[in-house]
Amino acid sequence: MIADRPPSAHPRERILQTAYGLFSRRGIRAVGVDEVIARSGVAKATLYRHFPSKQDLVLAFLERREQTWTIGMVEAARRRGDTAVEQLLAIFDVFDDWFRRDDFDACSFINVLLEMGPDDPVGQASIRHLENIRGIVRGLAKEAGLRDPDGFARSWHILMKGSIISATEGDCDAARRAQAMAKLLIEQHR
Amino acid sequence: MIADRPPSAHPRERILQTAYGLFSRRGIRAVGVDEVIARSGVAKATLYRHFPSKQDLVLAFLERREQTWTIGMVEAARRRGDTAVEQLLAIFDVFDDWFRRDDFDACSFINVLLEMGPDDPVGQASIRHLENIRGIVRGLAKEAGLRDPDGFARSWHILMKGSIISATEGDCDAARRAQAMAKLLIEQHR
DNA sequence: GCTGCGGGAGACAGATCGGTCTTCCCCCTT
DNA sequence: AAGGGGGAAGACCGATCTGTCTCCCGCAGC
Repeated sequence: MIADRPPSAHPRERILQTAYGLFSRRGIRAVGVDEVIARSGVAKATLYRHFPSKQDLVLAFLERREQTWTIGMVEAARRRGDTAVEQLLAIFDVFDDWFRRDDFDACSFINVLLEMGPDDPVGQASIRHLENIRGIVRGLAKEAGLRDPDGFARSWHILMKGSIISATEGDCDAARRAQAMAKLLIEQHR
Repeated sequence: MIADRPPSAHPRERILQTAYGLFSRRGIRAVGVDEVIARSGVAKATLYRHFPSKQDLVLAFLERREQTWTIGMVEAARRRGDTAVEQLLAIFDVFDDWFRRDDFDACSFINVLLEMGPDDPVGQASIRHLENIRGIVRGLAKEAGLRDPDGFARSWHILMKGSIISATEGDCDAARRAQAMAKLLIEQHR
């Protein structure tokens, strides 16, 4: 209620922002509910009023991650290219900047999927969020008139995910390597 | 001691085999020391005599994973190809079989790295084990006379890791997609 | 002014965590 | 036969986990 209050004043929003920072950097199991409570300055009962269980909080975190990280990345790539092909390749330019940031925190969807497993409800949600990313790539592939847009998107996604893991290992040039292979893949699908 | 006793009779070996099965399937944090003890039929003091801390047990698990999984995969690939290029491409044939197994358990080095983070001692050990895999690829690239073997191995590794994540998501054809891109990469490095 | 409710603070519960310690027993060596 | 060490069983410790509960305050609507 009352839209003139800054969103961060709402306890639910403070909780979600705190959880975002903690979960995206340290994972799910390594962050306890108590820490989220302490750092968001909220009562425990308040957190459990808005999120009935930690799992619900994690699902809300993944939703927000899609709203900010996924959408943000795609919009940044769209701004950097005029054609669909340029926009596709610009994804790895965005990745290149991202991999060099000191607060690089990898891909939460991959992290959560591997941490919780594909059978866990949270892992299944991560799979859906990864599918959404692939859907965006597929849309750009169609826009570019490439053949087999679904297969193209799946191969493209392999490059995205592999480069993220390599960046986590410390290879800051992973985005450029992936982009070079991405160009070959585009040629193959023309 | 006494080499005529089956290795599984040794408590240390039983612990390590049990830990291997649990850690590789469910990760590190999700598996407690108590469960390793219960399923290996060993006393708690015995585990802590052989492995001073859980971290030491995890490091031993990663070592064994390299001895069995990494070496096993490379040897299987070597058997499937006559030339170095064929052996490189055969890696993804081995992956293809692996991705279709019902007990597919992804790559423990990636899992542990993402779960514990690159700063954790266990995460750093995972990075070293991943470097060893890349070293093997680099060796085959040199044997094949490809240019820039190190850059080739890093790009190749992106395909390997990306396809493993895709397989975890459920894409059983990830290995074939990666292999198709791998062929393009080889052409680029001839 | 009164009431109701959202929220803050924190005690509490029950389970589990990694890790230590004691007790007993069995088997090997001398 | 005596001794010693490794191993099994499990109590125990302090910390931490998710989740529930109580108590109190401050504010908004009637």
